[in-house]
Amino acid sequence: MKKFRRHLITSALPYANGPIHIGHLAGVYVPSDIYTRYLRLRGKEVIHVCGSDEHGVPITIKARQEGLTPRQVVDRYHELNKTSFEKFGISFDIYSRTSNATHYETASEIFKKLYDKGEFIEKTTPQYYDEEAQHFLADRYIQGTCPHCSNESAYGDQCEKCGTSLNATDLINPRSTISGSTPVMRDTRHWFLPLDKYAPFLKKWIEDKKKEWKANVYGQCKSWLDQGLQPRAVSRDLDWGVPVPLENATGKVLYVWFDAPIGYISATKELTPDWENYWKDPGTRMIHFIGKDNIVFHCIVFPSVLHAGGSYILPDNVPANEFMNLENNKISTSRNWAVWLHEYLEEFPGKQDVLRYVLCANAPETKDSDFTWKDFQTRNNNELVAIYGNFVNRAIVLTNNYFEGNVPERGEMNEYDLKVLEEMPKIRQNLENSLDQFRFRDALKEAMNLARLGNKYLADTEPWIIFKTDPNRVQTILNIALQICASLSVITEPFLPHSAGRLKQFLNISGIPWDRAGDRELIPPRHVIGKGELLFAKITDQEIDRQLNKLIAIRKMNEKVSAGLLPVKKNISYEDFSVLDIRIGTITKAEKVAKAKKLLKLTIDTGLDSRTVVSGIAEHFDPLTLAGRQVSVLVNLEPRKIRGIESQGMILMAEDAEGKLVFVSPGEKIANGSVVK
RNA sequence: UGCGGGGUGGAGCAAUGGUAGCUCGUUGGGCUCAUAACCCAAAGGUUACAGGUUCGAAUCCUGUCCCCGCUACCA
Repeated sequence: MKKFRRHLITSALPYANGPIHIGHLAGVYVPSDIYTRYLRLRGKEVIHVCGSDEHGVPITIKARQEGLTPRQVVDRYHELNKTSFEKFGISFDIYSRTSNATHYETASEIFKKLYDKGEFIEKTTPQYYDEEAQHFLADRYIQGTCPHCSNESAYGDQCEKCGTSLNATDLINPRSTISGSTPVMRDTRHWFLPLDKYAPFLKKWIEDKKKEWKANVYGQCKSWLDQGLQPRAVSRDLDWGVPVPLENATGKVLYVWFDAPIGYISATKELTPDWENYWKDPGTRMIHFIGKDNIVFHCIVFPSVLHAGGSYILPDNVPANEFMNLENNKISTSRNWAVWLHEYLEEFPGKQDVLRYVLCANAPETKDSDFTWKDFQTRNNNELVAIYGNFVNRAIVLTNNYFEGNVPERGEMNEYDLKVLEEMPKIRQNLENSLDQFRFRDALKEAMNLARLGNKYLADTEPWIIFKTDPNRVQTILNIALQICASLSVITEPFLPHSAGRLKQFLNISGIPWDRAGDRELIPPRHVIGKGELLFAKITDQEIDRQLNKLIAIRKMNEKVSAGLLPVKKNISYEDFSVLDIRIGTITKAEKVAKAKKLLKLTIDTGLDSRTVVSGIAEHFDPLTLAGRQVSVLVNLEPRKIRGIESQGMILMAEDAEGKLVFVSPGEKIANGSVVK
């Protein structure tokens, strides 16, 4: 590998509209922190930068919903997240924010530079404008009727009921969520970054990185490049963000994806006057730690900006992780389905390392992983307590019992002693190899292997038996056991910094550099160690049940909220209703539509005729069980072709909060063709 | 549907052409210094499925199924 003079580690800027949860930690901050601490211990010149990402439409929406200003919203989460990271032991060199002056300057400068170089394409396009509020409307600020499912409160970018992504212009009866008025189309001017122009350069660069990068990252990039890149707008009509630094650009700000990664540069600037060395010297190795949702921005878009800027280095690696689920369900900020870091810190005081351990051991490195409280408990009790904590405790207690805490002299060693001592540097090597490839799970396992080695050594040599007959031999054994403890305190530090620190206190040692881990002379004879305490405590079933109950309560609440959320639609007359011709019919045949996950082709005897209806219910019903069922059919719906099959009507279904579907059927058998009214 | 990632003993993962391995759990044994912790041993896998290439396939090729992300469809 190329020799680098210094390292620049970046962690994805968390979006300041919510607290940090275990998914963020497992995917980004735990690995980046382990990696940074590892480099520091190895004596490398390294900085780790992060900060709050504070711009963008979702924050303005959240502010509006809560009756706050965007500034108040981001202040709240910036403080909360900054403090939580600190308490958790994520050792950023700086945790900045994109709403501060340095960032405004940096982002404006970079925009200006690209503008002056003529990199941008300027385009004027029509967009919705709210005349009452005198404001252009981002897609999120427009509500209207979804053209697909008739949901009346679909947003301009997506209908949350049917999941379809939309353009604001697709909505029927659009209205502004700011003033409620009907928006009009008006021309607006924006700047676009011509990604297509950089594609050849990106292709070459990524092919070059192919061997070192993770498969998921390379695959994503390749797929984007193969599909062909489009110019992307770098500005928005909004009053929250970095103003576009040009004449005649009032009311325009930098689009958040352009502005956010520049936050890495601003944070570095704020941290050190030496920032240009970190961003412009090819001797710097830059690593972006991110989640898989961010791959395109860090591997395509931001490198394009840096490349267009001319003098910047590009990331050497982007070890993106997959996602972590919680108890088999997707983590969701809006549904409160998460383990929040600030709550964990309060409910499990002093147990930062336990969470760090579990999140690293089960990190979503190659595929999505699942966090369960049961697994959390098992890993704590059977691995941290039973293997790591227990070994350390055994060595310290034995030394105190037999030698009053004095590190005994090592006498003549037998073959087994030597074998164990030789094993130690190997473990360190394995660990280094794994970390160098961003394989954190393997690296952690390797660290634990050292504790396993220690336990086995004690079990095999049985000092508690030998002491009665051969105390000199016990001196050698405990000396070796203590050397293992000392090495453990070094190699576990990147992963479990709090516990490693305590262990060093117990052993009364400090300042051992990484490269000496595995050394057999870390603790000199006659050195006095402390009494020690337990490094880890067992976690009881009650503590786990408490967390599980909390989640159950949240799930119940979500069900109620989503069930209660659907507002009653506006009143209609009987005439409005009577235009619908709903009849009872019987399904005579049902089959899956080829190549469609959700579609069933149904043949229905409506009493009047036999007709075909295509219905999106394949995931809820086995077609074999449907023949003979009576259902309600809207028979005067305009026929429409779905996947080449003409659908002549619509089956009425009832849907609960979880999306479960059941037929609206007559309570008892009635003739086909009967009218529903 | 398209693109990407993934499918390996009960759970989580490793092994990219050469006897399928690790951690946890399970069962049996040992030990008692240690938080009933630790150590040893055993059981447990036709590597999603079906074909093919090869002396040899978890690994390469073809097809199918399933899971995740983005995407499409969901009257």
